[in-house]
Amino acid sequence: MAASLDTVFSALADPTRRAILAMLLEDDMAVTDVAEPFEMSLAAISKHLTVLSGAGLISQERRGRVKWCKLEPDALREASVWMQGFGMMDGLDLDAFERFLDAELADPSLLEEKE
Amino acid sequence: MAASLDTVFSALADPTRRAILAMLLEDDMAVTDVAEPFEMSLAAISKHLTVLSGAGLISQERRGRVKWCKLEPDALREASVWMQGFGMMDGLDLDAFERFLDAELADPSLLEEKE
DNA sequence: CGAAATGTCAACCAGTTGGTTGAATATGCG
DNA sequence: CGCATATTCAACCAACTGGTTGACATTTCG
Repeated sequence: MAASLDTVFSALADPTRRAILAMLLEDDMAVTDVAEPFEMSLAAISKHLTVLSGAGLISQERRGRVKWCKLEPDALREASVWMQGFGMMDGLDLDAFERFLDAELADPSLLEEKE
Repeated sequence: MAASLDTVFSALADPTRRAILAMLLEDDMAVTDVAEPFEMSLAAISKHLTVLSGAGLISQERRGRVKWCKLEPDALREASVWMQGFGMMDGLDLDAFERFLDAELADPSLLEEKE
Protein backbone atom coordinates (compact mmCIF):
# COMPACT_ATOMS: atom_id res chain seq x y z
CA MET A 1 0.00 0.00 0.00
CA ALA A 2 3.05 2.23 0.17
CA ALA A 3 2.48 3.35 -3.41
CA SER A 4 5.64 5.39 -3.56
CA LEU A 5 7.05 6.36 -6.91
CA ASP A 6 9.68 3.68 -6.36
CA THR A 7 7.19 0.87 -5.94
CA VAL A 8 4.86 2.06 -8.69
CA PHE A 9 7.54 2.49 -11.33
CA SER A 10 9.27 -0.72 -10.42
CA ALA A 11 5.96 -2.59 -10.53
CA LEU A 12 5.39 -1.18 -14.02
CA ALA A 13 8.85 -2.20 -15.17
CA ASP A 14 7.84 -5.81 -15.71
CA PRO A 15 5.99 -6.78 -18.91
CA THR A 16 4.03 -9.55 -17.22
CA ARG A 17 2.73 -7.11 -14.65
CA ARG A 18 1.83 -4.53 -17.28
CA ALA A 19 -0.04 -7.24 -19.20
CA ILE A 20 -1.92 -8.15 -16.04
CA LEU A 21 -2.95 -4.53 -15.54
CA ALA A 22 -4.14 -4.38 -19.15
CA MET A 23 -6.20 -7.50 -18.58
CA LEU A 24 -7.76 -6.02 -15.46
CA LEU A 25 -8.74 -3.01 -17.48
CA GLU A 26 -11.41 -5.23 -19.00
CA ASP A 27 -12.79 -6.65 -15.84
CA ASP A 28 -12.04 -7.88 -12.35
CA MET A 29 -10.51 -11.33 -12.40
CA ALA A 30 -9.71 -14.23 -10.12
CA VAL A 31 -6.04 -15.11 -9.60
CA THR A 32 -6.33 -18.36 -11.54
CA ASP A 33 -7.89 -16.58 -14.50
CA VAL A 34 -5.23 -13.91 -14.43
CA ALA A 35 -2.61 -16.65 -14.59
CA GLU A 36 -4.22 -18.59 -17.42
CA PRO A 37 -2.72 -16.82 -20.47
CA PHE A 38 0.81 -16.86 -19.08
CA GLU A 39 3.35 -19.59 -19.45
CA MET A 40 4.49 -19.53 -15.87
CA SER A 41 3.41 -21.06 -12.63
CA LEU A 42 0.46 -19.84 -10.63
CA ALA A 43 2.81 -19.09 -7.77
CA ALA A 44 4.79 -16.72 -9.98
CA ILE A 45 1.62 -14.87 -10.94
CA SER A 46 0.64 -14.75 -7.30
CA LYS A 47 3.91 -13.00 -6.57
CA HIS A 48 3.38 -10.52 -9.38
CA LEU A 49 -0.04 -9.75 -7.95
CA THR A 50 1.54 -9.15 -4.57
CA VAL A 51 3.90 -6.65 -6.15
CA LEU A 52 1.06 -4.89 -7.95
CA SER A 53 -0.94 -4.83 -4.75
CA GLY A 54 2.03 -3.44 -2.83
CA ALA A 55 2.24 -0.62 -5.34
CA GLY A 56 -1.45 0.04 -4.88
CA LEU A 57 -2.09 -0.67 -8.55
CA ILE A 58 -4.58 -3.40 -7.77
CA SER A 59 -6.70 -4.41 -4.80
CA GLN A 60 -7.61 -7.95 -3.91
CA GLU A 61 -10.69 -9.14 -2.17
CA ARG A 62 -11.21 -12.70 -1.11
CA ARG A 63 -14.70 -14.04 -1.63
CA GLY A 64 -15.01 -17.64 -0.67
CA ARG A 65 -12.34 -19.70 -2.34
CA VAL A 66 -11.62 -17.05 -4.90
CA LYS A 67 -9.52 -13.91 -4.60
CA TRP A 68 -10.70 -11.20 -6.95
CA CYS A 69 -8.25 -8.71 -8.42
CA LYS A 70 -9.38 -5.22 -9.23
CA LEU A 71 -7.48 -2.50 -11.04
CA GLU A 72 -6.79 0.64 -9.02
CA PRO A 73 -5.74 3.18 -11.63
CA ASP A 74 -5.63 5.98 -9.07
CA ALA A 75 -2.27 4.63 -8.02
CA LEU A 76 -0.89 5.77 -11.36
CA ARG A 77 -1.75 9.36 -10.69
CA GLU A 78 1.24 10.32 -8.57
CA ALA A 79 3.61 8.82 -11.10
CA SER A 80 1.74 10.48 -13.92
CA VAL A 81 2.00 13.85 -12.21
CA TRP A 82 5.71 13.35 -11.69
CA MET A 83 6.14 12.72 -15.38
CA GLN A 84 4.04 15.71 -16.31
CA GLY A 85 6.68 17.83 -14.66
CA PHE A 86 8.91 17.10 -17.63
CA GLY A 87 6.77 18.96 -20.02
CA MET A 88 6.04 16.33 -22.56
CA MET A 89 2.47 16.09 -21.30
CA ASP A 90 1.30 19.49 -22.41
CA GLY A 91 -1.02 17.51 -24.55
CA LEU A 92 -0.31 13.87 -24.67
CA ASP A 93 0.62 12.04 -27.82
CA LEU A 94 -2.83 11.71 -29.23
CA ASP A 95 -1.87 9.50 -32.11
CA ALA A 96 -0.31 7.03 -29.77
CA PHE A 97 -3.27 7.31 -27.44
CA GLU A 98 -5.65 6.49 -30.25
CA ARG A 99 -3.51 3.55 -31.26
CA PHE A 100 -3.68 2.42 -27.67
CA LEU A 101 -7.42 2.64 -27.65
CA ASP A 102 -7.75 0.80 -30.95
CA ALA A 103 -5.45 -1.96 -29.84
CA GLU A 104 -7.14 -2.20 -26.49
CA LEU A 105 -10.58 -2.46 -27.98
CA ALA A 106 -9.47 -4.91 -30.62
CA ASP A 107 -7.64 -7.32 -28.36
CA PRO A 108 -6.30 -6.49 -24.91
CA SER A 109 -3.83 -9.35 -24.97
CA LEU A 110 -1.93 -7.62 -27.76
CA LEU A 111 -0.72 -5.05 -25.28
CA GLU A 112 1.65 -7.49 -23.69
CA GLU A 113 4.68 -7.15 -25.93
CA LYS A 114 4.33 -3.75 -27.40
CA GLU A 115 8.03 -3.15 -27.48
CA MET B 1 18.58 3.61 -27.63
CA ALA B 2 16.16 0.82 -26.85
CA ALA B 3 13.72 2.90 -24.82
CA SER B 4 11.27 0.08 -24.27
CA LEU B 5 8.66 0.40 -21.58
CA ASP B 6 10.72 -2.04 -19.55
CA THR B 7 13.87 0.05 -19.60
CA VAL B 8 12.08 3.36 -19.13
CA PHE B 9 10.00 2.28 -16.14
CA SER B 10 12.87 0.46 -14.52
CA ALA B 11 15.11 3.51 -15.01
CA LEU B 12 12.45 5.62 -13.31
CA ALA B 13 12.13 3.21 -10.41
CA ASP B 14 15.28 4.51 -8.71
CA PRO B 15 15.10 7.73 -6.66
CA THR B 16 18.66 8.74 -7.47
CA ARG B 17 17.91 8.51 -11.17
CA ARG B 18 14.68 10.47 -10.80
CA ALA B 19 16.59 13.14 -8.91
CA ILE B 20 19.15 13.30 -11.70
CA LEU B 21 16.40 13.78 -14.26
CA ALA B 22 14.93 16.56 -12.16
CA MET B 23 18.33 18.25 -12.00
CA LEU B 24 18.73 18.02 -15.75
CA LEU B 25 15.38 19.72 -16.13
CA GLU B 26 17.18 22.87 -15.02
CA ASP B 27 20.09 22.64 -17.35
CA ASP B 28 22.55 20.35 -19.09
CA MET B 29 25.26 19.19 -16.72
CA ALA B 30 28.64 17.52 -16.68
CA VAL B 31 28.89 14.11 -15.03
CA THR B 32 30.94 15.45 -12.12
CA ASP B 33 28.40 18.17 -11.44
CA VAL B 34 25.56 15.68 -11.60
CA ALA B 35 27.36 13.59 -9.00
CA GLU B 36 28.17 16.45 -6.65
CA PRO B 37 24.98 16.55 -4.52
CA PHE B 38 24.89 12.79 -3.99
CA GLU B 39 26.62 10.87 -1.27
CA MET B 40 27.91 8.14 -3.49
CA SER B 41 30.90 7.58 -5.69
CA LEU B 42 31.29 9.11 -9.10
CA ALA B 43 31.40 5.61 -10.56
CA ALA B 44 27.96 4.88 -9.13
CA ILE B 45 26.55 8.04 -10.73
CA SER B 46 28.26 7.11 -13.96
CA LYS B 47 26.38 3.81 -13.88
CA HIS B 48 23.08 5.56 -13.21
CA LEU B 49 23.73 7.81 -16.18
CA THR B 50 24.38 4.74 -18.32
CA VAL B 51 21.01 3.34 -17.28
CA LEU B 52 19.26 6.63 -18.05
CA SER B 53 21.00 6.79 -21.38
CA GLY B 54 20.02 3.22 -22.18
CA ALA B 55 16.42 4.13 -21.53
CA GLY B 56 16.78 7.11 -23.85
CA LEU B 57 15.94 9.48 -21.02
CA ILE B 58 19.17 11.42 -21.41
CA SER B 59 21.78 11.84 -24.09
CA GLN B 60 25.46 12.37 -23.47
CA GLU B 61 27.94 14.29 -25.56
CA ARG B 62 31.62 14.41 -24.88
CA ARG B 63 33.24 17.79 -25.38
CA GLY B 64 36.88 17.80 -24.49
CA ARG B 65 37.40 16.34 -21.06
CA VAL B 66 33.79 16.84 -20.09
CA LYS B 67 30.77 14.71 -20.91
CA TRP B 68 27.59 16.72 -21.00
CA CYS B 69 24.28 15.16 -20.00
CA LYS B 70 21.09 16.39 -21.57
CA LEU B 71 17.53 15.49 -20.66
CA GLU B 72 15.52 13.77 -23.40
CA PRO B 73 11.95 14.03 -22.14
CA ASP B 74 10.55 12.57 -25.35
CA ALA B 75 11.54 9.16 -24.02
CA LEU B 76 8.84 9.55 -21.39
CA ARG B 77 6.13 9.86 -23.95
CA GLU B 78 5.53 6.20 -24.69
CA ALA B 79 5.37 5.40 -20.99
CA SER B 80 3.08 8.35 -20.37
CA VAL B 81 0.71 7.23 -23.08
CA TRP B 82 0.65 3.75 -21.65
CA MET B 83 -0.23 5.08 -18.19
CA GLN B 84 -2.64 7.67 -19.43
CA GLY B 85 -4.56 4.94 -21.21
CA PHE B 86 -5.54 3.54 -17.84
CA GLY B 87 -6.65 6.86 -16.49
CA MET B 88 -8.71 7.61 -19.58
CA MET B 89 -10.37 4.27 -19.70
CA ASP B 90 -11.58 4.73 -16.17
CA GLY B 91 -12.67 8.29 -16.56
CA LEU B 92 -9.89 9.40 -14.26
CA ASP B 93 -8.61 12.03 -16.59
CA LEU B 94 -11.83 12.68 -18.36
CA ASP B 95 -10.98 16.36 -18.57
CA ALA B 96 -7.97 15.74 -20.75
CA PHE B 97 -9.93 13.30 -22.84
CA GLU B 98 -12.68 15.82 -23.39
CA ARG B 99 -10.17 18.48 -24.28
CA PHE B 100 -8.76 16.07 -26.81
CA LEU B 101 -12.17 15.45 -28.28
CA ASP B 102 -13.01 19.14 -28.34
CA ALA B 103 -9.78 20.03 -30.02
CA GLU B 104 -10.22 17.35 -32.59
CA LEU B 105 -13.78 18.31 -33.35
CA ALA B 106 -12.89 21.98 -33.52
CA ASP B 107 -10.00 21.55 -35.90
CA PRO B 108 -8.32 18.20 -36.46
CA SER B 109 -5.45 19.78 -38.38
CA LEU B 110 -4.27 21.56 -35.23
CA LEU B 111 -3.24 18.26 -33.82
CA GLU B 112 -0.48 17.84 -36.36
CA GLU B 113 1.89 20.41 -34.90
CA LYS B 114 2.59 18.33 -31.86
CA GLU B 115 6.31 17.85 -32.42
C1' DC C 1 56.75 17.58 -19.64
C1' DG C 2 54.24 16.43 -15.45
C1' DA C 3 50.25 17.01 -12.62
C1' DA C 4 45.38 17.57 -11.98
C1' DA C 5 40.72 16.82 -13.57
C1' DT C 6 37.09 13.99 -15.86
C1' DG C 7 35.13 9.73 -16.54
C1' DT C 8 34.97 4.84 -17.30
C1' DC C 9 36.30 -0.02 -16.48
C1' DA C 10 36.87 -4.31 -13.86
C1' DA C 11 36.36 -6.95 -10.04
C1' DC C 12 33.92 -7.69 -6.22
C1' DC C 13 29.99 -7.89 -2.80
C1' DA C 14 25.35 -7.98 -0.56
C1' DG C 15 20.66 -7.75 -1.45
C1' DT C 16 16.74 -8.08 -4.60
C1' DT C 17 14.09 -10.14 -8.43
C1' DG C 18 11.68 -13.46 -10.99
C1' DG C 19 11.21 -17.83 -11.57
C1' DT C 20 10.84 -22.92 -10.05
C1' DT C 21 9.03 -26.77 -7.31
C1' DG C 22 6.44 -29.23 -3.44
C1' DA C 23 3.88 -28.84 0.63
C1' DA C 24 0.26 -26.43 3.12
C1' DT C 25 -4.23 -24.06 3.85
C1' DA C 26 -8.75 -22.90 3.08
C1' DT C 27 -13.05 -23.38 0.82
C1' DG C 28 -16.81 -25.54 -1.90
C1' DC C 29 -19.20 -29.66 -3.56
C1' DG C 30 -21.26 -34.42 -4.17
C1' DC D 1 -16.66 -36.99 4.98
C1' DG D 2 -13.48 -36.93 1.14
C1' DC D 3 -11.96 -34.84 -2.92
C1' DA D 4 -11.18 -31.14 -6.22
C1' DT D 5 -10.34 -26.11 -6.54
C1' DA D 6 -7.99 -21.84 -5.42
C1' DT D 7 -4.21 -19.70 -3.58
C1' DT D 8 -0.27 -19.01 -0.80
C1' DC D 9 4.01 -20.44 1.58
C1' DA D 10 8.84 -21.97 1.90
C1' DA D 11 12.96 -23.18 0.15
C1' DC D 12 15.84 -22.79 -3.43
C1' DC D 13 18.26 -20.91 -7.60
C1' DA D 14 20.32 -17.95 -11.36
C1' DA D 15 20.50 -13.43 -12.83
C1' DC D 16 20.34 -8.65 -12.02
C1' DT D 17 21.08 -4.21 -9.16
C1' DG D 18 23.32 -0.77 -6.82
C1' DG D 19 26.98 0.12 -4.48
C1' DT D 20 32.21 -0.05 -3.43
C1' DT D 21 37.32 0.43 -4.58
C1' DG D 22 41.47 0.90 -7.35
C1' DA D 23 43.44 1.14 -11.78
C1' DC D 24 43.21 3.20 -16.26
C1' DA D 25 42.71 6.49 -20.30
C1' DT D 26 42.23 11.13 -21.94
C1' DT D 27 42.38 15.95 -21.88
C1' DT D 28 43.74 20.38 -20.08
C1' DC D 29 46.89 23.47 -18.02
C1' DG D 30 51.08 25.55 -15.55
